[in-house]
Formats: sequence, C-alpha cells, structure tokens
Amino acid sequence: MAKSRSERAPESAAKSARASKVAAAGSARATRTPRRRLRADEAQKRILEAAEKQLTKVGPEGLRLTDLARVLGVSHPAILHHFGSREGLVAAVVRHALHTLNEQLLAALSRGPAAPGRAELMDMVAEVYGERGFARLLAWLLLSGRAAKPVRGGTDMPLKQLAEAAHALHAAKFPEARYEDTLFELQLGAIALLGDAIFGDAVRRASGAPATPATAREFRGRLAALLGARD
Amino acid sequence: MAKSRSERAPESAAKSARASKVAAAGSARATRTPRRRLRADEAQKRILEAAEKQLTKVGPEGLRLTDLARVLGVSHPAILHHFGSREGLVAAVVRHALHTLNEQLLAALSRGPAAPGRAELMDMVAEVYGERGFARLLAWLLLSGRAAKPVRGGTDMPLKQLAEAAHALHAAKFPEARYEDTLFELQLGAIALLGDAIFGDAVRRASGAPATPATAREFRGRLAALLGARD
DNA sequence: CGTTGTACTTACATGGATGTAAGCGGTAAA
DNA sequence: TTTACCGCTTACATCCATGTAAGTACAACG
Repeated sequence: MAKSRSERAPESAAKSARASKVAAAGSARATRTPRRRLRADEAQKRILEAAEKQLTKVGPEGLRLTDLARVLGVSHPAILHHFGSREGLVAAVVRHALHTLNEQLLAALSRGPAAPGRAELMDMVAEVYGERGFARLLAWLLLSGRAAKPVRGGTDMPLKQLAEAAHALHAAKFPEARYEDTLFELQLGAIALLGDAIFGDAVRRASGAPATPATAREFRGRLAALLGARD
Repeated sequence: MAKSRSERAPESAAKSARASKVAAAGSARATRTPRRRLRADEAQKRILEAAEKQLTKVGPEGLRLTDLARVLGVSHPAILHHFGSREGLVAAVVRHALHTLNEQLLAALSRGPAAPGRAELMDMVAEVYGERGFARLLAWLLLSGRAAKPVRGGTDMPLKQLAEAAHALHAAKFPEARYEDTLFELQLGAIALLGDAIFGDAVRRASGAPATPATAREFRGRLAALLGARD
C-alpha cells in the first residue's frame, strides 16, 4: 500500500533555525552555527523540562513527540534516542516531577519562618501546587490512572511528615490537642488547595464571583483563617 | 509499542452477536436475529450514555470511536452518522452531562428535607459529584480547556442560586449573618468535594491514612462539621 | 404490497503519530 | 592528530484513528 508521504519537509522548518548546511559553501562560513551537540545528561534535562511543561498543558495522552521536538528545535527521534519510547519519556517526567514536588514542599516548609502563620503557609503551598502547575499535573496523572502509587522512588507519604511536624508544633501549645484533628486540617488544606487549582475559577464563576487572582487569594485567606480557628 | 490493540478482529466479535448473515443459507433462519434498527433518537441516547461513561474514564482525548462502537455493538461509522464527527459527539456529551449535573444538583436540594443538615447535604452533593463521575468529567473538561464557560445552554451559575437559598435560610436565624460568609462556605464545600473526588484518596494515602470509603466519609463528616460551626 | 427514507454496514482513503535503520559529524580521549 | 563513541539527523515503515463513499435492509407510509 504505502502511499506517498505527501510533503517530505514539514519538520525541517525548525531545523533551519539552528543548522543551515546549505549555506556552508560560500562566504557565510563565519555565521554558520555548527551543529549543536549537547552532553547526554544536558539534553535529557532540556527535554525533561520542556516535556513537563507540555504535560501540564495537554496531559499524558496529549503529549506529542513531534510537537515537543519542534519546541526544542530537534528531530523527534532525538527524543526517542534518549528515552526509548514515548511512554518512557512520560514515566521519566512523572518521576522527576513528583520528586521535585516533594522537595519543593519540604523546602518551602524549612525555608519559611520557624512557625509560619497558616496564611503564609497556605500561600507557599498554593504557589508550589499552582504556579508550577503541579496540581494540574497531579490531576492529569490521577485521572489517567498513572499515579496509583504516589511516588515511585522517593519519600513516600510526604504529607505524613508534615502532619507530624505540625502536630508537634501545635501540641507544644495545647498538650491535649489530638493528632487526628491536625491530620484532618492538613488533608483539607491539601485537598482544598489542589481542588482550588483545578476547580477554583470555575466554582467562583458558577457562584457569581469573578475569577481573578484577588478572589483566589481571598479564598485562600479565608481557608487559612478557618483552619487556624483552633489556635 | 502499541500493545493496546492486540488482536485484529475485535470489531467483528460484537457484531456476530446480533447479525450473522453467513448463517442465513441453511435451516438457521428462525434463530437469525434480524438486523436491529433503532429510531434515531433512541440510538443517539444509547450512544450518548455509553460515551459519557467512557469519557469519565479516559477523558476527551482518550475517547476512541472504535472502542465505543465495540462496546455498543455497532460499527464506528454508525456513531459518525448520528453525531457528524468525534468532536461533535464529545460536544454533545458535554452539553448533556453538564445539563444533567445542574438538574441533579438542584433536584437533590429540593428533594431533601426542608433544611437538611450539612452532613446530609454534603453526602448528597458528594454522591452527585462522585458516584456518577461528574467530578472526574468536570476535571477532564477543565484540564483540557473545554469548559471555559461552565454551561452552554442552561442555568448558568447554579451555585449562586444555592448560595442565595442557603443564605436566606441562615439569615432567618442570624439576621446579622453576612452573605460573603455563606458564599465562602459554599465555595469551599464545592471545591473540597470536587477536589476530594479527584485527589482525596491520593492525599489520604500520602498522609498515612488508608484510602477507603470509610475514611472518605469521615472526611466529609468533618468537613460538614467545620462548615456548620457557625450555627 | 410497493415505495421510500434513512439507520447502519463494509470497504477504503487519508493523515498523523510512534518507532526503526542507517549514516553523519561533533567531541573528547588516546 | 587520529580515532572512536554517540548525539542527532534524514528517510522510511507501520499502525491506528477519523472520516467518506456506496450500498443494504429495515420500518413506516402510501
């Protein structure tokens, strides 16, 4: 069967920006960009970061090697060269992203003041979840069934550490405080922040409020106040 | 390497169950099922329902006409015959699903007791969101950018009606109650319930709790208590 | 009963996406 | 400088999903 491939130069547009082998004959020698060749780990990092960005946008089903290659200015087999297959790339992105999510969460905690107010904590976590698109990524993974087990190789159950640390802090002031209550607050905070990143704007619109950064911040503030009502 | 397709005769299996034209020659005339032919609206309803189920599972990108056709026991052009294109089908499903979501939400409210406790309300809404997969569907739509405007043709801003009704109820007991507070409670409730349907199990696992229906119910109970703390 | 509209079928066309094969050439080690 | 490894390219194979064309047969209507 094997019908002709229509045009044979759809991909070459991006390529021309980085290596024009046609121009080497004349005087353009000096301006010719030599064919770049990165070290394997650098190339993989570059690909990984672009893939993560793409993944949070279009999800694991929507990720197209050709699109990614065009963005990166390479040919799509280059990606396959480094990651074996599309699924291999997705798995690598997921592993990397969940790992850095954990790191950023814990780092955000230790970086802040010793006992940050709940509002600041809320904003920090919201930033980690929202601004880098982790909530979207997590949602994609959970929806598509790729994140049955939270993190493959890394600190499992990161929220448990948070809960225990928070409870220790809280119990110093209120010795009779129960761990369950702290755990619930943490779970609600996490679920509400993650949910807010996905559903927040839609819910605000559906309830007649404008969907602006200001209303989102106000929501987080009220949430923090509610969670901090015990203290 | 594309393991999903496996055998090359998946579509004929279902078909053979309903119309075996090869067997008509001999004596099997009496047992032959005549080719079923539904009325257009019935066929569309059937397709729509199956498509909605599929959509909540695999998302709008993952919906495959051939898969859907196999489930329904028809050929995939039959679906195209009724909905024009894959996108047409997805759009129809979305329209239909968001419409019934609204209906069910409002129905759940009017069906319940005049002033249901927050815990019961919570469970009712959670059932609408969770059990029929509306939360998943909504999440898919929001993630893939298909639900910029909440509902095309129908009651826009359904939550606003809820908020106003709830505030009227509440203000009868506490005249100085502020609408903003009720609105926030409603938003938090919606976001937490939606977020719980997507992230709940993962968050509970990540915080060291088992992810069972019981823990989910307990979470909703605590949430209801928290939201009802004003009363 | 014959006619007719249309729900539905098979067969195919087309395009797009992943993955493979082979070779080129940059980079760095010897 | 030479050599060899390997990152990356072009060309191609293949598969799979949507959509089209044409025909078939069921059901309703005269």
